[in-house]
This record gives sequence, structure tokens and C-alpha cells, in this order.
Amino acid sequence: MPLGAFSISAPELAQGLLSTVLFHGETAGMIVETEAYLGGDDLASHSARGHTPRTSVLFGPPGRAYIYLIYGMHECLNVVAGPDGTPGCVLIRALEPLSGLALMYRRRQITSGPAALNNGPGKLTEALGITRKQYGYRLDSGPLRIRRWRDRPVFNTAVTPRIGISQCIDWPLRFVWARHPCLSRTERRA
DNA sequence: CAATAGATCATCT
DNA sequence: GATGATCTATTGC
Repeated sequence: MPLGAFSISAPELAQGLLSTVLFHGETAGMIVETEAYLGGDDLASHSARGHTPRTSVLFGPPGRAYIYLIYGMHECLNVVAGPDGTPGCVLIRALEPLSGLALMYRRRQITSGPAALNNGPGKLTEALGITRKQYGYRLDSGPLRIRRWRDRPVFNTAVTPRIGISQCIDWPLRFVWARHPCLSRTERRA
């Protein structure tokens, strides 16, 4: 995707990234679950605490990787959204594994099915070998990149509150490919 | 199946 | 010194 395609609001980008493909090295997966984090009064966003060394990339141009360590052990990958100077971003929460499966299994140290390789923000960074070394990398080209599928697949998008936060817990900013088997959590049945 | 505990450390107060 | 956009294993019903 060209860098300009990331210069839309975080919720728009979060929805638009569904069904696009994330590549790193020989591994790749299709994005099936995202969350939008806003600027301003979104207290769940890291940018709500202001411009710090860790969050600096959030305040720069879009289409860059914002990667941070959580709970002392897991890396989380975000895509910077919106025009230069606005701190929105999109957390990548789950992928459907597409290539490099053997390497993903080796990194994740699991024996269960492929749906468990990438169904969580900490799992997919481990499977694809993404760490803070890639902090600030552009995502339109280079070793870490996001590309659109040739023809966007047909699917339904569901919107839910975000997961794992303690502020703004009811905001509808999580976007999922409805009923996809690789989601980090299954939706409540109607 | 649901709830809980523990791991583990960069970041910010 | 407390916290956290998580994951895994384990316990309990």
C-alpha cells in the first residue's frame, strides 16, 4: 500500500486493513482483526499521555510501525494512521497465516493447528519475528510491509469494544472479519 | 468452559 | 515503585 493510503483516520484504517496482507521476511499473514486507538480524549491510547520517547512515532507521518513491549514479554505491532502530527494508530490483533508456516511453528513452539499461530497481538509478532528493532519502519516498502490482496475478498465486518483495556472500554473500535477462525476471541452469539 | 495466577521489564510517576 | 492494548498453564465447576 502506498504511504498516502495510511493517512486516513484510525477507525477507517482499522477497517480498511482487514483482508490486507502483512509480510515480514519469508512469513506472511492476512489481517483479520484490528483495533483503532485515537488521539485526543481516548484515554486507552498511549498517545493520551503525551509525546514521549516511546510514543514519538505516533506523532509523525502515517504508514510507520509503532511497536512496544507489553507485560515485559510480548511485542505489539501498530500501524500509524492519520495525517502527520495526529497520533492515531491501529493495533494488529490477529492474522490468518499464509506463508512461512514451518518457521512460525518453530518460533511459537506450538503443535496445535495453524489458527493458533497468529490469533493474538503478542502471538503474531512472535510468529513473524517482529520486535522493537522494527520500530518506525515504513510499511509500504522494505522488509516489513502491508499489501492489498489482488481482489478484496468478500466478507462481513463486525465491530465490538476493544480488548484488554481499562479506559474507554465501551468504544466500538475493534474490527473483525466476522466468524473468521483465526480471531483472538470468538464473538458472542446472538 | 470460566476464572485465576504467574511470568517479566520498559516506561512513566 | 506501579502498571500494563498478553499469553500460558492450572484450577475449579
